[in-house]
Amino acid sequence: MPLILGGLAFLFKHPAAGRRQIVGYRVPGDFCDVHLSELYPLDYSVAALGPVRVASIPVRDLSDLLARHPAIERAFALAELLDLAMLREWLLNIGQRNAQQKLCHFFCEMSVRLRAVGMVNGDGSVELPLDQAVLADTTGLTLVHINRTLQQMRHDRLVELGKRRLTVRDPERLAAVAEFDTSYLRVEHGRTAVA
Amino acid sequence: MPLILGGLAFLFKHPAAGRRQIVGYRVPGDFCDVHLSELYPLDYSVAALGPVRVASIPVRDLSDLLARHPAIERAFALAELLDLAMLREWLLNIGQRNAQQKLCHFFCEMSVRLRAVGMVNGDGSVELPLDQAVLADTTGLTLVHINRTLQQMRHDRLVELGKRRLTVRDPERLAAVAEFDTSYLRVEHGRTAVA
DNA sequence: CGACCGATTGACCTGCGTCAAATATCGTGG
DNA sequence: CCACGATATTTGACGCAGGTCAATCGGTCG
Repeated sequence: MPLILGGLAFLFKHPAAGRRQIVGYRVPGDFCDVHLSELYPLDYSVAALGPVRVASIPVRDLSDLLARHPAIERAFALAELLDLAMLREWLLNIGQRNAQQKLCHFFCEMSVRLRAVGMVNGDGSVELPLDQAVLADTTGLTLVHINRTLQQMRHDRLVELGKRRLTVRDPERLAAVAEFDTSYLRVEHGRTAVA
Repeated sequence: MPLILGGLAFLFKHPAAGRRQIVGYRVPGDFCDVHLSELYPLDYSVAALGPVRVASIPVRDLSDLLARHPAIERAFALAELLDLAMLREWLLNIGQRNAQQKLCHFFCEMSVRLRAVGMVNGDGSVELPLDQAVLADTTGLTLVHINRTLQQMRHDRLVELGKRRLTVRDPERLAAVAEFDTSYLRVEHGRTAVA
């Protein structure tokens, strides 16, 4: 039961061929997988985005830990509900929106989550080290189309995606385009930094 | 905390406009929402597909019930993990596959789930009362395109979608087209009919 | 300098969307 | 039993967002 302390990771699934769908991101303070692997074999894989620091909680200690600390148990339950909420929101995003909106929405979500755990730089940009191929697998779009959409967004002064960082130029408009509503992330409700 | 006893329901979310994304189905034996609404406000809505019978478990009794019956608590945890797994699989489905595959995959999943709870007719068809508009909102496709894809599938002898029932003509080929792998549904693992 | 990896570009194509109208299908009341 | 409105399926013509293929460019590193 790994807990992320620093760095980013993502979860993904393979359909048969060379394709890949990313089904979630993990930021510091998140559990990698909420599974007790005994109960339910993993149906996805995990990969790191750059170096990651992880704390591993032995499963044997876990039930004890949860019993002893109700606050941790509650955090645990919340983490799972949050995961469900994010997946539903993603499904809506992938299913209903166009390329630009998908990217906007993803950037909004990551911006909020990264900000919540303090992965912000002095200039307000946010620590997000991904290449366009990863964005493609996140949104279900093509690398080429991601590239063109990003150019458009850059030109529209919405966001700037640097080598390792994301700079949101116009948060209002970004959220508006994405029809983004933070509430499903529940950042206020003390799920920031379990550590 | 409603538990479905008979009939079908689905969960959905609205992006701003008149669009709608269905984010899950509930069959007999499923909990409608695994939320303790105190902890986490719902971010989706529920609708019934025809008449539904529901048992309502008061939230106050719940923690007691779980504590007293570990088997139920375990079923509960499993239900949540299953929900996560289905959402991930759906995300992959919506993100990576073409219209025909999406439909095939959805039909495969529903066929398995409905069969697991005995909603099968004598002729092997399965109880699935939905119209093409609902299919559209499930897959993120257009009503018109759903119609054309269904015709193709009918012509290819893959499935037949009647007024209230789905008949799978060629299960093998259906699963092959959809790249469907049952395992994420874990039907063997005693999650059939909690009731 | 050469190899490599990621970003970018261009030409072209197609799956799916859009708009709009035509047919079923069905429950209801006359 | 039939007419009628409402709901669902089907059809046709047409357009475009996004996919595909393939080449180029820029930077980085040994």
